[in-house]
Amino acid sequence: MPELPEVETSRRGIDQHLCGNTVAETRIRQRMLRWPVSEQIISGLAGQTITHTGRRGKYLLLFTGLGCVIIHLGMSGSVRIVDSSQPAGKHDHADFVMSDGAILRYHDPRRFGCLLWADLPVEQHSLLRSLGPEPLTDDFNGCYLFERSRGRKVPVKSFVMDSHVVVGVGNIYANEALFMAGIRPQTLAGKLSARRYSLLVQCIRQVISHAITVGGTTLRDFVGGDGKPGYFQQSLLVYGRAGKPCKTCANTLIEIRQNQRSSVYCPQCQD
DNA sequence: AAATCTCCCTGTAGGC
DNA sequence: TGCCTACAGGGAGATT
Repeated sequence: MPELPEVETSRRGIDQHLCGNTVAETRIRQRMLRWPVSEQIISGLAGQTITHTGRRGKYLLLFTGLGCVIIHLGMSGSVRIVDSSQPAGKHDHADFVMSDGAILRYHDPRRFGCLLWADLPVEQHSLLRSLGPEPLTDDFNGCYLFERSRGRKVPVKSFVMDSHVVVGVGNIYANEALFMAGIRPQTLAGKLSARRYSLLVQCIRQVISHAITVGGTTLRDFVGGDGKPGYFQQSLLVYGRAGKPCKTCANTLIEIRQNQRSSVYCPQCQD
């Protein structure tokens, strides 16, 4: 599934094909995604030139002089550059046909993603306005996370997965980072010390940085055509390993559910 | 304000 | 083999 590293790698992969290029036509085959595809994308994008691309959290951004296309990949979405010889398949919901013939193709089986138009500045769009810091920038640090957590009674896992606190930490990363930091996912956010938040921030940065490195590799295969598997899975320490031995202490990993989401942890290594 | 719940959707895995 | 059900998950929006 597209995590922040894959969104960033997608952006880098499509950027050179789009920048300075003009949209000739949009073809929307399925307009019911998470929200209906914006009318401005369906009928008002042709003729506009894409000046640059960007990313905020897991939102991919395509800028023109008049506004910005906001793309979210949900959990099954992808974008790739194709040419007109490649026929649209099932779940290829949208094509952005560029004036040089390149096509940005949006694919999303589960339709949890979106294609929206926003006025500038896009940071003021309701979807982006209240997002927390990027996990790899300096404003995401131990002090920040500690301060934000004071008085919070949610489990720390829910806390770090809240995009208003920090963006890009999905279920997989949250599980992995908490294991690396030796913190149980159900520990209340408000109860953890500044020291432990400092360690947690380091672990979140590390797991996401690593996934970016590996995610890039995945994406190259992905964009290249055959889609699959993703080397990041090979690095998983706890996620998807419930019932298996902890790689540190060999104790059996336990699975619990927190707000309809699975958490896996080691009762020996995490407290 | 903060916490909790619901829902959007389809491919896949597991049970029979 | 094939059918059926449960489940996975990002995250906004509604509800408590």
